[in-house]
Amino acid sequence: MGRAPCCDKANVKKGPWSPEEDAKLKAYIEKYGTGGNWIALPQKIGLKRCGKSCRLRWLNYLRPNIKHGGFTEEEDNIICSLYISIGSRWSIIAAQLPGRTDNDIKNYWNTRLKKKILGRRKQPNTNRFSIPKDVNEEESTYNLHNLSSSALERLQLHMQLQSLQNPLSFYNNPTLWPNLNTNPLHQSVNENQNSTELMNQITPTEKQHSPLSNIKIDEIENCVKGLSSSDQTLNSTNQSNLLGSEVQIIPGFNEAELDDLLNDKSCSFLQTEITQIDGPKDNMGWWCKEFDSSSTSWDSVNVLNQSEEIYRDYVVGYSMQ
DNA sequence: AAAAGTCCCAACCGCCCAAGG
DNA sequence: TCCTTGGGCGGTTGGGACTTT
Repeated sequence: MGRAPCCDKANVKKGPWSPEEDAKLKAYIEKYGTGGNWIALPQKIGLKRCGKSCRLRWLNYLRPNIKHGGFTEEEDNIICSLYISIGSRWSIIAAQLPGRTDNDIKNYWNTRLKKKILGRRKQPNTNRFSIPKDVNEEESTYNLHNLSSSALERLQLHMQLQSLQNPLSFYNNPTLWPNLNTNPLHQSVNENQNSTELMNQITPTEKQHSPLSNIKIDEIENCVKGLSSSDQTLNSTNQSNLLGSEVQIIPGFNEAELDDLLNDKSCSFLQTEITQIDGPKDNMGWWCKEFDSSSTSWDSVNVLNQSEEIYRDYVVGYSMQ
């Protein structure tokens, strides 16, 4: 037996709101407030709507100072930065953009911004996100339902932006790469998108400003696993004897997301930072490996400062085949 | 001109969580 | 401690608007 519905579905109107309904809801809330009970509110007003529907209508459309459309470049940058850091936490992202709703940002990201930044690239055949034509439907469904595309998408986004902002950065400079002879980072950048095409999609402002520099990450640190403050980022970078100073660090990846990446056969190289949870800052290790398709376990990692209680804070480099 | 395809976004669905009894 | 309830959230969908063929 499932959970009881929040309202009588049979006697509730669905679909677009009429101007009359909008006016009723707006007038009531402006006069009396929500009363802390959305479920009871439609009955008080005489609206044949679900309480949740009223809440959504008010929050996303009727409440004062809502902005619709016309996202600025600065807002684009903030959305990108936060998406890279925390993924699809739309309510948190919306909290950083006054007048914007989580629904608006979610729609904007899914329909426009993602395409603008990532472009429309053909996924490689080896990518587990692609489904061969000859596999049966059951397996296709299984694959789709077991994917967490967020982590991969965030890495792709970060790499794309990084290569645009600094052509000499880690991702485009093989001399900065760790000693992995077959690392195909340069190939991945070139294959992913023609650089001229990409540059045409990005405005001059976007070329000048780092997408990671325009947001106070510490304001949302509670939402990001691990610490992402700038001093730790600096420490981490300085301590790397493998990668040099050009490395950009992507915070906030959790175990499951990193495991997803490790198990993704299109991800041929992955490097993460490992820190001891309760240990001092200087007790950090770097983990680096060339992905071997026969190895899908983290057990084979080379941990420089082994610790029983470790977790993986940052992805610092990756490449796609 | 019409059909087909694509884009866009408002709204819904269902899950999770916290509060309170 | 368990159960119920409402609020909040992210994912998904339906359908109108627009574009392409």
